[in-house]
Amino acid sequence: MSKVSARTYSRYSLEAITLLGNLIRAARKERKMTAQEVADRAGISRGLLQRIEKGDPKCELGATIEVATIVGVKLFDAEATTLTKHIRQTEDKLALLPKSVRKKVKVADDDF
Amino acid sequence: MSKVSARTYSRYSLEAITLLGNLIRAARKERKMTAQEVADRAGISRGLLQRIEKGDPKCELGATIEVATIVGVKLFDAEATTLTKHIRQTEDKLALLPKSVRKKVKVADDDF
DNA sequence: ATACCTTGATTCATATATAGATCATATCAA
DNA sequence: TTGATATGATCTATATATGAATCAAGGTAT
Repeated sequence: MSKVSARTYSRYSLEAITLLGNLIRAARKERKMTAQEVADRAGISRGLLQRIEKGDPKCELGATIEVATIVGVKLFDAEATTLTKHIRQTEDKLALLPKSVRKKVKVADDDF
Repeated sequence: MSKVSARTYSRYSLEAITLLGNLIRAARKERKMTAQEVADRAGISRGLLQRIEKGDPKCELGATIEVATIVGVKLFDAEATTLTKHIRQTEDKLALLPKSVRKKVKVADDDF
């Protein structure tokens, strides 16, 4: 009695992750880097790199992004400095939005 | 006696993850969705969503992407169908690349 | 052809992320 | 203001991802 219900992912999510893995593997080979090399640089095991390139959703976000960065695949096509600006912008934007979302109180007839 | 050395991340990676988290939170609020709502839809706990939005690298890649998808933040600005095409393209590209990368055999004088 | 290297796949022990609950604080609607 | 609710933070038990080792198969260079 342990596993109850596995986590599910949308089609888009799975495809996006698969594509990311493929891009990583392609980029690694274009740069003629060994799987072991990249793994070492990223500070992860070769086995984990295999799963990342294979498109396994159950990997650390950080490890995946790190690997992508190492082989030159960027999520956000921007320099680190530009990224910082974007971060500030989104933070400013967040400051303007309401702090907490408030759901409508059910009145009489409801949704659907 | 257990923890030896924590995993490290490049500046770019950390910033990219932070930005992704911010974008997710901003998108969620713009759509006036509760943290609990999004968490339920993604099949994760509210606590995990908090960490994702906070930019914690130690989260499941799948959970993160799923949440991003739900609130409308796309890694790859493309439809699912387009994504499939991209996947095929990268697969074809991979088929052309050498199956395994071969490192130069050390000759006489070496690197550094 | 042959030896070496890279990769893919498995297995197991262990470190660790996650779910769930709880509490405090802040924020919104009335 | 006041009542209700969303959010942030923290803690524990448990499920699970990861590292490491190993084996087999395939690819590459000589």
